Amino acid sequence: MKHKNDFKIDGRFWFTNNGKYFAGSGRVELLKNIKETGSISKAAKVMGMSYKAAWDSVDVMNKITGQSLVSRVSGGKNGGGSVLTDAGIKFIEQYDKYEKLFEELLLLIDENSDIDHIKNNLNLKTSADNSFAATVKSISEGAVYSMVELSASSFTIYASISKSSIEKMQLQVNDKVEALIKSNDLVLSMDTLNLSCRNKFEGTVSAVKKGAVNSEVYINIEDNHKLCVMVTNDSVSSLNIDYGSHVYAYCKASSVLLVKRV
Amino acid sequence: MKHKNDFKIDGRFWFTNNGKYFAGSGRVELLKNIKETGSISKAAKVMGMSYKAAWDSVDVMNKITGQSLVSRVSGGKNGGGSVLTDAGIKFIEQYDKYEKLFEELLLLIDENSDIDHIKNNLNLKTSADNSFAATVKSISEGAVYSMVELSASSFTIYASISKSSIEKMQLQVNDKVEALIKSNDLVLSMDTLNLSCRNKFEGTVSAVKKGAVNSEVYINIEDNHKLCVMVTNDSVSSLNIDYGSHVYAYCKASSVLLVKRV
DNA sequence: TCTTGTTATATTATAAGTTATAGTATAATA
DNA sequence: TATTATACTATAACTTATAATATAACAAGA
Repeated sequence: MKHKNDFKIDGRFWFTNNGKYFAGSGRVELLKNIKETGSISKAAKVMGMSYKAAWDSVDVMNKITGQSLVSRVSGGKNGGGSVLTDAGIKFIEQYDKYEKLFEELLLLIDENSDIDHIKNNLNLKTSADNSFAATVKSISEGAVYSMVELSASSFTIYASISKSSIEKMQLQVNDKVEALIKSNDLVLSMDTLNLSCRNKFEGTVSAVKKGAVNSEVYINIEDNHKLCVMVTNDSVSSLNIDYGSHVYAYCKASSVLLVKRV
Repeated sequence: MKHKNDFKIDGRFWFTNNGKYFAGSGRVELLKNIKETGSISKAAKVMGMSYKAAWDSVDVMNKITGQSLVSRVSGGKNGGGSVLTDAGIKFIEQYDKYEKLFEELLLLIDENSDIDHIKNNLNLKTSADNSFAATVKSISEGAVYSMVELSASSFTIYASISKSSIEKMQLQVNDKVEALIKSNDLVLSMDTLNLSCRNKFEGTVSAVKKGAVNSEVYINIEDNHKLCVMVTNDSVSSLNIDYGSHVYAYCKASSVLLVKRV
């Protein structure tokens, strides 16, 4: 029996200043707590940190940068206290922004490890279950439709696009595009067939998610790409599709939709 | 004078297996050294690591995954030794790929710190002949597919989207999306029919562009919207489609693709 | 002037983790 | 059967990181 490995990628990030560690998630959390409580000692207690560790962190951050992030007062009304400076508040906001982006990118890596694809999907999400970052290799013009040949890492993908769309997109050779394929526009087969479909993908099944009528079949294809194919449950059983099965996925050129960022 | 802060972003990544730490840069370096030296102890020495730490790492990795990455032999020709299995070699290759990608991502984050700027200047062109700016009105979840009800000016458009796509898009009610429909996913009729298609548009033909086999039929529908439908020339003549004809265009919910800007 | 609660600093104590060391097990080989 | 160089295991010694403790400085307020 094959062992099912549920590998995922995880990561952390932090800011450095002249190569030296400045602040990561822990110190930012501390800063947030100082902002809330108005005191280093209280902030430390809230997050189960020793006072010394907290004080040292604040001191390092204040010293590393010219303008300090935390303004500290000892003695006075309630014995003193600490508040964030404007720079400190700004830093937290900046960190949060970066954190969100970082998490988004980690998710994208898991999904499809292609830097162009990740760039394309950074602030764009589509309902297409499959998408490839691709480059236009050639455009063969027809009367109404044009055949666009795309290169996506090691694959060649064909897209049949109406001429008016090509004009509207101002599509040209070497353009970078995202090729979208809906999961139910793909057809599965266990053998290599002589179909009229222009697009063919080869791979092994990595998962089958069964629904009431249909099943989503996930396929690992070349270059760490995944493919999601929607198949009826009948087909799953009749074709005997299971984890590890070697399969072919076909798709008409007219089912491929292109998106280009200008 | 403003202090010049040379802030940069740095980070690490690693693989987890069922949420538990599996391997990061250190363990991969160890694997590479084992591959080179053919021994755990030599590999540890090369990188200034204690033997126990090295052995423990290897042991954990071997135990976490079913198929071990390192094959160890004690006793024998030269007292024994360790070699990477095929899975181990493959893992290293995979890690290297991800490492390169991760570094690119960190650069991307550094460059794109001003995400809002990019978002606002984002212009998108698609090969879909028809697109509608729409708002999500409701999402009816099914086992595999969900039906998304969209409101585009005075139209209601239905899109059938796989549940996984909805999760990926984090699609929610009131989200602003673009609904794309390819011209050859639309079907024309002169009469109002009882089709299983969820989407129906009504309008008058404003132009017919004839090709060798197919024709593009342009239709003026409500709210100054245009629709482009791809029809065979045979249909054009048999249905007697011409400028001014009053027609209906149908389209399955599963043919509608959604794009969301984040 | 004494109280207060905090910042600030140094010192000590403790815990956690790592390394060094020593020793056992192993199987091919001379 | 002794040799060999490694894998493997256990434990003591050490190092590092963290926590706890003690104590001074501080400035407003009673």
